[in-house]
Amino acid sequence: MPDGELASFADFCKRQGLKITHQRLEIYREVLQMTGHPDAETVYERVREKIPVISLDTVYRTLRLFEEKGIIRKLGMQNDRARFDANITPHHHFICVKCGLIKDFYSKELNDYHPDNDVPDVADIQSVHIEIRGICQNCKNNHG
Amino acid sequence: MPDGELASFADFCKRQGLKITHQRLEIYREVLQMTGHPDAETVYERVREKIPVISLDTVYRTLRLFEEKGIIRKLGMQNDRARFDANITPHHHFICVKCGLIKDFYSKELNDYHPDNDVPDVADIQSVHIEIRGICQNCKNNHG
DNA sequence: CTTAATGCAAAACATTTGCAACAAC
DNA sequence: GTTGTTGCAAATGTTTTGCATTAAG
Repeated sequence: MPDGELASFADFCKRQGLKITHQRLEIYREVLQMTGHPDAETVYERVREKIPVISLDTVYRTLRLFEEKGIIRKLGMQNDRARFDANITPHHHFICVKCGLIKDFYSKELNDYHPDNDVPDVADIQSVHIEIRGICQNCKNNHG
Repeated sequence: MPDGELASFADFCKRQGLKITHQRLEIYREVLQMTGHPDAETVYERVREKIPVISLDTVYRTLRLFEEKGIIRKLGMQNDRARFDANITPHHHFICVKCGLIKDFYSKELNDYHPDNDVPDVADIQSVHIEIRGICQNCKNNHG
């Protein structure tokens, strides 16, 4: 479902060998509709208006499934634990999705970037932080 | 302690009215030393080699304290819950630190950014994601 | 009918908190 | 001595899992 159309959700499920359940349809419909980047609990509350007997863990399971299949995205850190950094100078992070390495980097180019033109509703900017995900040299060399 | 020197840690504590305990000293020393962006558990294991009787919740409490005082930084999402996004086209986020609003934005300028020059150890890039933190217009208008 | 998905309750996990004992000042 | 900090254990909050029941194909 690369284009996010609800109509092709059924086709997508068939292609992936997934059953099209009432719960999955409503969960996907809600996440599509909610532009506010909801958490699982919020999705649960909204879907419950349509399917009162749905359980919270079905919402969790379904969101995880959708994320694995690439039709929705999970924001923030992938792992559950918080990580800390004693480097408090402005810098950015490269994260290797294979080994979990986090590497600091700096960028003259990005320091000159002024987001004001791109973000209309912003009043004051406190920080601009880039997160690059990919594969590090080490992982690429070791296993393809 | 803006410059991250261990020597001035004592001064910093005095200025902030914090007691300089054995635990705080060792926790700060470890986080300074570990460039790999450790989680609380990892810091705990390392500090335990110096102070075997230290408890995990002291590590949590101390890291939280350090973060509040601005001498270390917590990576990733500030809130505990995962959030989901059905918009899977490449885009970036502005996050209001007051009301928690997350707003998508796009940038022609950023799409042209090639991080290769800045990040030496990267082999393949999967995504470049910017997270801007600040105050939104609405929050600024409503309460100073 | 067969297989996968759901709901329930319980578990697992990271993180926080109340409180008495303790250490820093 | 006074006050803030620690360690312990228990609580919290989010997310996951085992299993019997149910619904989809």
